[in-house]
Amino acid sequence: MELINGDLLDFEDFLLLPQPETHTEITASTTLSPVNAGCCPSEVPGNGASVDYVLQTNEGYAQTMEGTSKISFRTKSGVEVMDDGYKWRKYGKKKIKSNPNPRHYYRCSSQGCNVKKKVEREREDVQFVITTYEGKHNHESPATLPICPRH
DNA sequence: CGCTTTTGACCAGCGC
DNA sequence: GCGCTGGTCAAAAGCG
Repeated sequence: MELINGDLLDFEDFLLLPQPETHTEITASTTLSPVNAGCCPSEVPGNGASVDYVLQTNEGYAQTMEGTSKISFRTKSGVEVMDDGYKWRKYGKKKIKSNPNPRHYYRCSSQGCNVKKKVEREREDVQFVITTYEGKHNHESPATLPICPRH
């Protein structure tokens, strides 16, 4: 479990927006207003929010299905796994065809919480990491006080 | 001692 | 129906 300090991350233009259509492409040029955006990723996904949100760093897309929420975003980061306030347990690793880099599968370790997360590095630009959250947490974040090194 | 990580095997869905 | 690909399982090892 690696903690991330702000120096390793380069989050640019964190944006949150209401869940759009079933599958909507979002480009970096899209004009969006930050909604409830936290200073660090620990304040973003899940957290028992009743509304689906999309987190965007540089580029990303949102995908929703009936009853589930799915957010995907790309982050410029030196490490794959960012500390978002929840405890994640890795349960799988897979080399996928579309990407030379392996994809990692995580599940929320809290009992009864079946939120999943997939992490993979970008194909060419290794400094970018694509994270996909799936589902909603049915509990509070274990880190009630998310420590953000920047403040 | 309990929890997490690792890793290959197994399974299911989809396209041809 | 078969093969490919992605997703999950589970046993063993590692770590605090």
